[in-house]
Amino acid sequence: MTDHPGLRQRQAQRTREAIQDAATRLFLAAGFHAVGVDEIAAAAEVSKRTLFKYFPSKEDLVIGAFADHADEPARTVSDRAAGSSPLDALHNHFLDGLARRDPVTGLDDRPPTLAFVNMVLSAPSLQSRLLLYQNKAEQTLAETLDKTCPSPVEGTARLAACQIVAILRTLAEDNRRCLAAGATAQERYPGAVEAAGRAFAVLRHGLADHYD
Amino acid sequence: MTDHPGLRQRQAQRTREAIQDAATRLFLAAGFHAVGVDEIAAAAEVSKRTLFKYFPSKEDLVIGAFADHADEPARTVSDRAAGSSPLDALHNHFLDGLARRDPVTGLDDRPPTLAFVNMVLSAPSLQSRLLLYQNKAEQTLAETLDKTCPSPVEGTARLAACQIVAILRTLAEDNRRCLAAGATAQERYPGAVEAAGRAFAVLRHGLADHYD
DNA sequence: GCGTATGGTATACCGGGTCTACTTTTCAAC
DNA sequence: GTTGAAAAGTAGACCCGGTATACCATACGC
Repeated sequence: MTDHPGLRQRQAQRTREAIQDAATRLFLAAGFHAVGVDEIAAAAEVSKRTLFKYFPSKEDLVIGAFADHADEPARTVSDRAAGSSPLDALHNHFLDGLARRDPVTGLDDRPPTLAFVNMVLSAPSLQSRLLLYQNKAEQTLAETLDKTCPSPVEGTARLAACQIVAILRTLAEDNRRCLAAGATAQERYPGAVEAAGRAFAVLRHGLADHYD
Repeated sequence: MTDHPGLRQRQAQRTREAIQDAATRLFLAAGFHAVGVDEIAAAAEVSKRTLFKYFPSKEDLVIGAFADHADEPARTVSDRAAGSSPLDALHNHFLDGLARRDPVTGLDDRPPTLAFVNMVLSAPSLQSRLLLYQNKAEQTLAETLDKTCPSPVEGTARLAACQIVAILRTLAEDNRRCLAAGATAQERYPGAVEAAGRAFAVLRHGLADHYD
């Protein structure tokens, strides 16, 4: 067995990318709702049937990019440096993301990204699909937490995971809200770092100081 | 002006209920996917158009029951007894729900409820819609928290709300998992109370003891 | 080289959801 | 009362996302 990416699979990958690219381009130009799958298939020069072989639904043409990040929190925990705690690792990873203006932190203000985010927010079917992926992120994180820091009490990892994922999502949402209100990523950056610090402090030490 | 629920609105309400009832009955009998909207409309003796006037999508025929509970956490906080904290109120409300075997706590093991839950879990489109409603619950809770316990720091309420809603959802999921594994509500009840206690303790005092 | 699995096409079809145009009925104002 | 606008409802065509059938072509293992 030589190298495995045979000609066949490379061609398949190319068509997949062609479909994805055509879809993204058309969606950004005219909006999710306004573009039909027939149109996308035609632009990518494939049949509708082929399109659905690669992307099981129209929504997946958009969400695919996000789906790749579904296991990011879990990987962050399992790949953490020896001696650092899961919460440290997640906190640092988020701060890194902010510095890199990673789109998952909500702090990417490049016009294409803003347009993409705007498109997702405009279509409820896309939003709900996105939440489904975050649910998956929660499950993989729970498994990883349970593996690396097993607890005698059943369900501890799930409780932690749902809180962590919810916090990450809310932090990103807050940043996007600021950018949508006209701020630049540059302007928001210090506030975003501070908000992340507060959020992880709450995760560590609880809400008792605020709502008890 | 006498009583204002005029004849017209009462009739509208009746047809709405007729549609809802027919849908629930058919879905439970044959499964969400296997029943078409035409079938439901025929069973309720209305036209398809009328059906969609009351329920914007097929999913809404199922989710409607859940949607009514979307603002329950927010109401629990705003209606709490004087002198009790938001977290106390939410904790007690959840314990009440467990004692009453309220379906939102996941501890209702009556066969119709189990069948209903099973149906939702079997259809991804229903699950994602459900998550969308929990997102709404999060927002209304955040607003209420901000009103009753205003914080000087922007975003505190949203951070708290997302954690609280996530915890409530996870507690209910854990209970449903136990019932699905064959336990009765009776058997699960003590464990459910204990799990809720642990979860609210984590909400109050943080994850530092577990993952830091 | 050759059978086969795989990637692809054309086309018809199903089901959810919308649109148009029309009928009936409540309710309020004159 | 009568009348007229608003609302509830119907029928049927229509659009679009997604699937099933049947078939073609070609890379790949032997």
